[in-house]
Amino acid sequence: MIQQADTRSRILGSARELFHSRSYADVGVKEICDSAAVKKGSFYHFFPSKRDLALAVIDDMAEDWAHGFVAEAFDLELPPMERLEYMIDAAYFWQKASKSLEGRMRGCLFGNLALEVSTHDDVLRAKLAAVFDKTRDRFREALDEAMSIGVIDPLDSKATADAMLAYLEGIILLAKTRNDPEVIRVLGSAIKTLRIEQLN
Amino acid sequence: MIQQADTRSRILGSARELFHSRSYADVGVKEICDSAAVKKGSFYHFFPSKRDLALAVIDDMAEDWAHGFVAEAFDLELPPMERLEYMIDAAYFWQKASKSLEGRMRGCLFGNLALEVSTHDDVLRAKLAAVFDKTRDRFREALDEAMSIGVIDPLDSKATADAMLAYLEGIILLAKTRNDPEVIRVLGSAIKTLRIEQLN
DNA sequence: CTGTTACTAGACCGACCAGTCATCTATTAA
DNA sequence: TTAATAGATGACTGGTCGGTCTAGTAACAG
Repeated sequence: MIQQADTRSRILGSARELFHSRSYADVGVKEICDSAAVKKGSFYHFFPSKRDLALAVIDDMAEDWAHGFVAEAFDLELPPMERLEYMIDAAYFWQKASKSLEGRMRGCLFGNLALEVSTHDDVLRAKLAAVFDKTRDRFREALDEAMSIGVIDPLDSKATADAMLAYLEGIILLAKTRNDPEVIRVLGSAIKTLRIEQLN
Repeated sequence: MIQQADTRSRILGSARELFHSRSYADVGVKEICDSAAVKKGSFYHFFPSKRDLALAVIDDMAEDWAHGFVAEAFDLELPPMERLEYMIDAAYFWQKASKSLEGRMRGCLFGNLALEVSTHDDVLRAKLAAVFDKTRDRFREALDEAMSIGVIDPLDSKATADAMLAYLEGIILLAKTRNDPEVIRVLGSAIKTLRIEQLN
């Protein structure tokens, strides 16, 4: 029983990879088990259902994401508006990597899942919405800081941060549809031009 | 045999509704047949496979879309920059309608399908990319016209049109994830602030 | 009246789906 | 030494999947 403790994390890792490179509905429990070298019985020992696995995958990925390149991009040492560029660059390089490894852009796991399951699973939807909210808050912090040091004119930082997040997801969607990560690079720079005025 | 001729279009209609309100993988041929009051045998008389149905659904929807509110929004009678607002408004009202009818925002069928199938069906992906390209061209026409009459400063109209399309898809994605059409209304106006400079 | 074509009908197919269960083994605690 | 617990195993279930097939019907052409 050498691997007992990491069986669960192997399942999580395989599921994350498979969900990300295809879709939730298209990947079966059997395939996840095979890929993780785990038997069905063990799978259901750790996860009560496929849906619960999806919830865990989102948590797991959100954790890595928040402490990975989101933390890097929104490093407080960086000038605030440069953090936006860093975020775009990170998305670009990440998608380019998946394209050169697998031949296809996988897009954003959260965005992919959100469009797939939002209409028929409110719990999953809410979890994904929470991930987006957290990311939006990082954008917002950067905008607030940029405003406070006078780098940008006053604007509605919460709404503008939402707009920037939406734009990021949108360019990843378009890039994935064209299977061309360059779309992210070309369109990415315009993220700084987005602005929503403050209501008075 | 009163309905023979419209059997095919009933199948198309049901499939479009079901794919749009859930997802491609989550809706089975059986369910589509039941919803269209058609037997399996008839289904496979008209469509060689579920995938071919999906191709037809995209064509069908793209046709309606292009001649429906996209044509309306990008009416050449309208001042060019107002066409953008019209497009956002149309998206907002449409999503609001689906939310009040079904309780959930369905989002954009093309965006939904694009994220779901792009990694494992290149033909579907290319078809969806073509729909996006056509829509982008309508944005571009508006921008070119706005530039020519001096309403906006010179910019890269093709790239900016891509950016605007991406932004539209992005705000629909975010709104769907929050199941809140108001997101489209609040963020939508910022579409006009997007700009990508011309390369020289 | 006959043959052909277009369409309908629905039983049927093997494969696969998510999920269950009884059984086994290894580890730890008493 | 024993009992309890955590985890591993894989055969199995009922149901659904996309898709096939044969038989039949209606319309029309000759």
